[in-house]
Amino acid sequence: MTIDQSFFARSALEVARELIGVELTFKGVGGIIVETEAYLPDDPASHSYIGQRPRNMSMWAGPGSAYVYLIYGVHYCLNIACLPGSAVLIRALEPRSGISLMHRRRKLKDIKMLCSGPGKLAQALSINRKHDGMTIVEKPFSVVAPTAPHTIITGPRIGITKATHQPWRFGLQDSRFLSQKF
DNA sequence: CTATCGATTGTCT
DNA sequence: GACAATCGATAGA
Repeated sequence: MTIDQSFFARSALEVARELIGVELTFKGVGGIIVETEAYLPDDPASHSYIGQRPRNMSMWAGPGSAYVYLIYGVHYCLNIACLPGSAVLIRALEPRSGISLMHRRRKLKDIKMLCSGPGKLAQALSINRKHDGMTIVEKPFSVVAPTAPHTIITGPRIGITKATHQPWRFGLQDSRFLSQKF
């Protein structure tokens, strides 16, 4: 069923694990979350580590708030805020809804290339800085809990230079839509 | 399959 | 002026 705000009022570590298998859509376009990463308070790799700034204030904006930022001047990444100063980075989706629209936005044929990375899925769902601060638990977003059981795998986070040993990346076992192998 | 590299801009030193 | 929670193209094994 539909997930509510209280789901996100917990440690990002717990939320990141439980978001695997959840269906996320934006304006009817999206799919099943197959990869996440947790970023905690007092975590040197987290954008919250330096304290509140205009860019990262959504990490303190309340459970379920979207934190969207621009990376490498090129791509947007979507996070969901949990307890203050923490968030879960949505790293990959298995496309389910609005697939033809995603193909048009991504300009790629291969369905595996649509949402298999944080920058890719932001482009496929057309998410950018305008959506920073919006709550994920209301329209035009929707978040729906899994129905079938699944197995979750963990590993070190990707693309960071600090706290790289922490196993705070989560994935759906055997998914074809991960951004990289675990 | 892995390795390397350029793109492009907001934010911080 | 440096650098970043990335991607896609390309070269080589």
